[in-house]
Amino acid sequence: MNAELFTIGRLSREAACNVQTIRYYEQIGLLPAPLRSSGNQRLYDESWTRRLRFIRHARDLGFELDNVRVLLDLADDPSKSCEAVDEVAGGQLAQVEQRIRDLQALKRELRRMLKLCQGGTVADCRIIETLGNHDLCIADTHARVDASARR
Amino acid sequence: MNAELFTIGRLSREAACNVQTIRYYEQIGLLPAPLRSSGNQRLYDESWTRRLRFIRHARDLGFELDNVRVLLDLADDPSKSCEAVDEVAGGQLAQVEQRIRDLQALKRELRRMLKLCQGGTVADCRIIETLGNHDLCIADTHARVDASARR
DNA sequence: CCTAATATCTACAGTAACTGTAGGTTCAAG
DNA sequence: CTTGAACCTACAGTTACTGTAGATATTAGG
Repeated sequence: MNAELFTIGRLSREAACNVQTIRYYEQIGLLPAPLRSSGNQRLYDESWTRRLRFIRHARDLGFELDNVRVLLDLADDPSKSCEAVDEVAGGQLAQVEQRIRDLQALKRELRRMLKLCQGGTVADCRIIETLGNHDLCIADTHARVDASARR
Repeated sequence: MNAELFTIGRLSREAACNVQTIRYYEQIGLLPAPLRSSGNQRLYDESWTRRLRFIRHARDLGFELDNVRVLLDLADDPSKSCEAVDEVAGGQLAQVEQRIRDLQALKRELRRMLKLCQGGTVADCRIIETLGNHDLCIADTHARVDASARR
């Protein structure tokens, strides 16, 4: 087995993940601690690149780190049933769909507010007025947006 | 002027904002420091309720605290032009729309991944495979989701 | 061999917008 | 006068990183 070793900078480029994030993942146990050189620098091989790409890709798809952890555990045991993977991914999809719904409600309300604005001064601004009085909103159109969708 | 005073619990109920959040808003200067009772408890009147409701409503619409601050400043000066309000709200709308687009790309990709899964073991799981290899994704369908949309 | 630039190391602080906790007052009711 | 709810301050914790400071390692050029 030809195990070429490289330092963190190259791993960073190859997995498109910045250096401190790699160290952070190691710290929280998402990446195992790698070998160290005589000068104490981390030494990685191909297998780290693969694992880190997996993590980044999952993150890009919106999976939380806890779910990434679950997915990694599953990926590490190929004999396991695929069902659990399906469940995590399905849950993620459901969350994404919910966030989209929430944001669409916000969009509608913001659009409506903006349309009401006729220029002039703040005194007659319907946007400010609407913000000050939720009753002026389309009923319950954005009653409860969960915090994670808000940002 | 009949200024009825009440403590933080009632303000909390009337503006649907929890108590520590109120104290937090005061700390960061979003709410002015109110009167105190002889026993050092915060005393509010109607005007605080209105201001806090305004804040909560804006937050519910996805405005960041910094933008809420801007909106509050504008609301406090009714003689100002409405344009600035429009701009903040318009920016917010644009952000929401971008987030929706990002999330829809994620949704498509997650759906596709889930459809590929045929059951069986992790060894042949296409979800795990796809996560491990971004090239298996629809090209650039979710290349760069900005961090704030990710969660 | 020496030096300068670049890369890496650890440890810790900061981000957004809160939420939770500990340990101590104050207040209203019975 | 006691009990329990509401309130007080101060600080730690949340998520997933990013940024900083100050020290050490490595590499390229002269």
